[in-house]
Amino acid sequence: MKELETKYDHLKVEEGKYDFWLKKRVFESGQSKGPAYTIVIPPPNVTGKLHLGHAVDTTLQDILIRYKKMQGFDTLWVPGMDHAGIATQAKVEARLMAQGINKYDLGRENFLKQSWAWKEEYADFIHEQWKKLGLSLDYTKERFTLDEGLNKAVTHVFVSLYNKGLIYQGERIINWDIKLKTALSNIEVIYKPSKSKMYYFKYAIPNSQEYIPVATTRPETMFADECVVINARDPRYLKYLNKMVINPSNNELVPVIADNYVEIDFGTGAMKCTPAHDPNDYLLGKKYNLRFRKCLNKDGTVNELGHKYAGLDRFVAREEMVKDMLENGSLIKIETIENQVGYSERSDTIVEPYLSKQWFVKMKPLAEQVIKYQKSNDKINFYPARFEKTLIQWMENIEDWCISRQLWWGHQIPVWYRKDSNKILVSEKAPTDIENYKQDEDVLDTWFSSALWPFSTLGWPENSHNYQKYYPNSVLVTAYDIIFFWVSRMIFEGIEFTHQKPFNDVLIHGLIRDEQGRKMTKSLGNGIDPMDIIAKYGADSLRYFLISGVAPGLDTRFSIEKIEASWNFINKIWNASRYILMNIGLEDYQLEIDKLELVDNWIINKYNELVNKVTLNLDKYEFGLVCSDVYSFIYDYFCSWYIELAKVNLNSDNLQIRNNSKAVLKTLLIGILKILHPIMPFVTEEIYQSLINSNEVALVTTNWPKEIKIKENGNDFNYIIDIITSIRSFKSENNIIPSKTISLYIKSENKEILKVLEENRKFIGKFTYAPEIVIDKDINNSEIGKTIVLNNITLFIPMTSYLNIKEEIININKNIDKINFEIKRGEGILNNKSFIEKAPPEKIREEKEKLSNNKQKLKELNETLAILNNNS
RNA sequence: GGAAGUUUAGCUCAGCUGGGAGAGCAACGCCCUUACAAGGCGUGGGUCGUGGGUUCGAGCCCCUCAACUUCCACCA
Repeated sequence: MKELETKYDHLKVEEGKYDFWLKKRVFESGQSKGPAYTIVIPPPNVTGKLHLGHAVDTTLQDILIRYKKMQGFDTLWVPGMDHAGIATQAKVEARLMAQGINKYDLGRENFLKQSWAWKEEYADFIHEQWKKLGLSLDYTKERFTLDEGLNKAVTHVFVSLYNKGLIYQGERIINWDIKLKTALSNIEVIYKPSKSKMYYFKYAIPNSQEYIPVATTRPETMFADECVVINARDPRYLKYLNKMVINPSNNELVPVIADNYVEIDFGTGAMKCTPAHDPNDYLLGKKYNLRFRKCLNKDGTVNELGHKYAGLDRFVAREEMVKDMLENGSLIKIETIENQVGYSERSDTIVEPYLSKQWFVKMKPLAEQVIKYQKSNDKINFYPARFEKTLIQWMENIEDWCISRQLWWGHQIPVWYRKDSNKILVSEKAPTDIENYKQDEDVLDTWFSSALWPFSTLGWPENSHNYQKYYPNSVLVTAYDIIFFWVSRMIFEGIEFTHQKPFNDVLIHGLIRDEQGRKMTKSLGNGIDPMDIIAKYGADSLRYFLISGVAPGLDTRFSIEKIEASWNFINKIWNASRYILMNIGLEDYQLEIDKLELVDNWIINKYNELVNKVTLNLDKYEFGLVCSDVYSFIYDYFCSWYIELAKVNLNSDNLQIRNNSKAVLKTLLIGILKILHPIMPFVTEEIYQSLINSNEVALVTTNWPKEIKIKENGNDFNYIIDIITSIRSFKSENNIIPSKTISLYIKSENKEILKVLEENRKFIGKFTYAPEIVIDKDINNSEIGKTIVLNNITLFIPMTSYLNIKEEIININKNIDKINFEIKRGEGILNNKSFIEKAPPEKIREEKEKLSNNKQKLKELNETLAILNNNS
């Protein structure tokens, strides 16, 4: 027989468990005849290790998968990782740079080899971490966003969208990363509040002292100015309309035009227009047919338009030209302002709005489909529901999606340009006469492939078995910060290409913040490695911590105390199990429903309530509620009460009673282990295997617990608990040590209750240290003692020596006041016609019962008071 | 500028469709009771951000204001 160690040792418990599950192949799909239940993991980037955010996200998914598997579903949890184009390329470049290698010297092919090597390396880290977390992933179905199958899906989608006119190539202002030399989508730009300088320049009227003042934060773009724009209703500048002014940076003459876009009250009321370097100016350029001249190179240096500043970095050039213009008098002033400056998410350099030829997805038609779909009965359900609004708002305000990236690491765009003409070929297959073509060198935005993740991982666009069986996904689990980037894109691609929603539900969770409530970021260095927590407290503690006390969609604050509390809770379960194993061993006891005692029915009833609540709340994704229900059942009812009470029965002379207790303890423990298994898989597995003395059966392959049918609900046992609790309080409050023996008289006017008391006398005696209990004896009126009035029961402890009669009279009077107040309240409510008419009958019945209890209590208290008064 | 969230015990947070406020940690008192002292038993502590409203009844629903947080969009 396998015994449990005296203390919970998470290292020993978790050692080898995952390998056991893998060996048993319990995570592989297709083993159940039940309906499919599918989750695809949000693929982590292969740029680094998993953080606590991944830990919450995957824990939630693992709970769902294990729970559904125990319920008989054919579960599939698809693992995978994201190639994370820009992020990975930036890391690989940096690593090469550290070795003194330039990627251009290396060449595209060799660079990709390096990138794949990087991917393998980081995939190993991530696999190791998934293992430590205990995730029930089906590795036979693992995918990568850059694998061959996904490439097929990606090219298929690109070509289809192109043929439908939803992908186009265009020259537009995009966010340009001068360091990585690639376009970025809007969401790859991080805006940070900064102190910037606002420069005011004179755009002079030729042969005059007059000028139009114009402000800019980016003077280096002035070399490409095409005009000055004013508002036609602005009296200050109207006289200059259609005249020419001198651009002070290069002395070019530019026209003054008018457009309502310019606000009279803002700034100087006049703005310079640089169509190739600013998105709003670009629109004006289109509107007025301006030239789109660029004055910056792709690396952020000034080009030949900058004349003497050509070749200087944009910011160096800025300093220089400002200095020069200060000297020649065209600089009016410099103000320091607070504004938002866009930085590249990956290279952390200031993003340059830049005119460039890129590929775009036309978003309007796709977004409208999503909005329409969410108005249908078949809509995707968001948990919590409010996040649907975030999606819809994003869809309503969406702009075209720039999908081309000037990178090597990614899906190369399936477009071929004919060398001898300007014809292009957009095709899933390379042209046969490839020597006459050159493929577009750019790759697609990473999100272009991750947007297909829910179905591409299942074999789409082939109509494969997996796709048929496991699509759509049951639920998508992710944090709220990724709804825009990812969730919305999966939805419109899913609807467009699979003609159905990609997942039935979307479960949104919050972020893990540090102990001070700050976001965990690299720059703050306040990140916590989940692996460190697992080493110290175990994966089970971490997992329990991550979901307990958390409301859906809200952030969690990291707390080492709470992780310790989680560990303590597991230790409690461990010890309870150890006790049960010690007393029952491996003997098999059948639960004989007909022969159970009240106490057994009482705990089974509580257990049944637990099973029902937990099942309901898991289906509602209310993991926080699951934790609190499980915790209070195990801690309060099962450990503090039932196990302690069972100690009496386990020592009983009566074989039946002993067997009842053993059977209930063992049955409920197994039930508890099953309920807890999805949350804390390792320790429950360990205890379960000890309990059945076999390491052959994995707990996750057993059935989810159901209610145990019992003959009565055992609620009358609450009288016993009330009595014990009140005696304990009495002793504690009166500085009587708990083990001090007392005499105890109990009376009640209810015959049924008296019967219950009689039958459970052994428990009362043991826990109140009352060797002799007198039930329903007329209490001698002259006797002095402590009277405790409970619902339907009055306790009396004859204890002259311990009792200060005067104080006791004061106490009882206080009590009487309280009860009178309660009676008044109850009568008030019950005399309220509206209440009687409108309140649910259940509530009315409750209030009536309370009132009659209170009246009875008052009567008892008054009698007690009379006796004390007679003796004082 | 637009949107969302948060405000409950000393701290960190639960509180599901409105029916007399809960947990963990901390504090205090007692207890080495043979599963557990990383424990047990017990106690104290909240006018649920403000001001109104709806209702027989509001922490929960509606409105006002305040503070904090986040997201989106940003004007030269």
